[in-house]
Amino acid sequence: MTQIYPKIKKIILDKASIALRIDRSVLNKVNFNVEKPNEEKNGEISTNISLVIQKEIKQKPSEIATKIISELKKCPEFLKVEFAMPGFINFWLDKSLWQDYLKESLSLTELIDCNIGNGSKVNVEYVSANPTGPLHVGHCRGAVFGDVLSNLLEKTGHNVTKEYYINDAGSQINNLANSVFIRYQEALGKKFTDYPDDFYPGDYLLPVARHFISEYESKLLEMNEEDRFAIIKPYTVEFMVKLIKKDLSALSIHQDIFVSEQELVSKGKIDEAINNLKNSGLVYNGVLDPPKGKIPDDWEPRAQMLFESTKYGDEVDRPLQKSNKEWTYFANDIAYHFDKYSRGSDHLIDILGADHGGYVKRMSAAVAALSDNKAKFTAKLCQMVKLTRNGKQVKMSKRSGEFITLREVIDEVGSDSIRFMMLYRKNEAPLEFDFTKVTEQSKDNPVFYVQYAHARITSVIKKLSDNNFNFNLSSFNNADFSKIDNNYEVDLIKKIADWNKVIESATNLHEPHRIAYYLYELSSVFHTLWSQGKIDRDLKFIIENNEDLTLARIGLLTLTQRTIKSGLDLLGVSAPHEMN
RNA sequence: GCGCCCGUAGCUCAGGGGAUAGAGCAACUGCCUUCUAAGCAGUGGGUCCGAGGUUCGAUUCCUCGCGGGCGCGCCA
Repeated sequence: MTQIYPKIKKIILDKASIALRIDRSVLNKVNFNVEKPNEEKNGEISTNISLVIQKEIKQKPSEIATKIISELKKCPEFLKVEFAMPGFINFWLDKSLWQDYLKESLSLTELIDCNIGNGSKVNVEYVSANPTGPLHVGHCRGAVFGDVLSNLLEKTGHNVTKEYYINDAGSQINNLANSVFIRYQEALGKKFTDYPDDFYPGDYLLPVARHFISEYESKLLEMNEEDRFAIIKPYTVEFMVKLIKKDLSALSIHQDIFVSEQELVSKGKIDEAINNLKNSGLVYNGVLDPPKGKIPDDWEPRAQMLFESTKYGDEVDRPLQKSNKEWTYFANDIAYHFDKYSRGSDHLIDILGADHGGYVKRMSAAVAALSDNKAKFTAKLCQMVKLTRNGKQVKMSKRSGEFITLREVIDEVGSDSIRFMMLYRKNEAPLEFDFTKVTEQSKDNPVFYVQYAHARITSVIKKLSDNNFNFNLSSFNNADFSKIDNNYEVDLIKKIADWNKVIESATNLHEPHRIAYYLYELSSVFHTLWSQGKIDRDLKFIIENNEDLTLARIGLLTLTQRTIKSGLDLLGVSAPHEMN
């Protein structure tokens, strides 16, 4: 076992079991901590086991701690074990523990050792923007979040499918086709003084219109609407999906599956899913009450086909059919989620914008009903991105077509910066994205701070040959890590030892931002160590004529760099070898 | 009116029940003849929105307020 914290936890568990004469199952029941305290005076590692277990065994924490401590003092791993009020046990470790950890970690090919998923199948659906235009900047938060969460789950033993749902069946596609037809007519010389309300503005439909001109000349004008749309729709949707995939690709996002809503409809998947609900007796015809406190002007009671989502925790039952007997969007989405479940996923995760928050309970109910409570459903909501430039908000208006495309932002600030910034905030918090900050004052961008740490390490390694050191950096078996003993160096090892704990909590909580913050902190500890070399020459990494010491220090740097790299890989951010 | 999310330093935000609450930016002060100064060290700055409750212990969990964002039957 290379990981420090699990190792210490096991020792505490063993010794407490002996000292208190109780079964380990009792100790396993209480959830005690083994963690690094805030203050040095409280030790390098601390546990609250005696506080947490006091009720269970009905003894005073101080008595419990005293008993455990007397056992722990027999362990060679600890230099010192102390009691602290009201019941903490604080440890000081033998440095060799950290040194051994360094050595063992360097022999690993994979630093992340955290099999939470155990091969379970997880489906992560993200972006799923309507195929009616290019992605705009508002889409990118969910895109990056979903992508990194997927990477993380994959890394922790889940079998992940990254998925995009193409909403190509609703009325917005008719509007899209109609917009293309208007552009097509314009290209043929017709003037429009007024556009319909649901017209999609912007220039991105012009090449689509030109395609139809070159393919059909003016023949589309003579067709009836049905035939015309049958030609326009599929091509336009495909064109838009290609556009979207290209934008995603510029952000290094490549999803495994793109599922077409239209295809689900054509294959009769909607009826299939709804019949499934019907067979469970969860569908009925009824009239919903108006929303309390706010009655729409045109409210009138209507009988509709409803899904009894209240049986699964929703506030009201939800309509499956419109009054004209067409399926609602919700019905289609139920079918889509049923499809995802049928393809074998144990856990469905939807990454949604905060404006879809009202949708979560009903979908959760639907998944529970369709899978007979077998599938887990999680919705992660990303709050809005507030775009600013020089501190002033940049307004977007979809109506006028004045929105900032994702592509524009990528071109201006780069994929690495965007990805890091999108994760440098937890998903439930609104995010302010200031162009000025991430471009002109690039120094203030945390991504550079982390990348700089990575590049600096490469820089040291390059310098080795200037000093006639020729190390084999793929193996540190012969290195003597007892040389790594000053506090700045050991602090760096300790920080690296946190890596798997961070991975674990980020995975369990579905909070990838924890990785970004950790990388920043790790880089900070490294930069501090680096700077010590400027104050004290003996703390530089390369020490002339001292091969053993230099090799050990290069080992520490190598592990640091590998850790940073493994984190940046998860984030989909590049790990450069020099800054420019 | 109801539901979800948020409220922590001047600003932007971390802190999954632990000990004296942190970081970046902004302000001020030092550090490049030395492995990359996109860096480091330091100073100042807080009723963690408020009131109750659970607990040995609450910024964290629960309830109720206050303030802000989002959403609320045939849009997707």
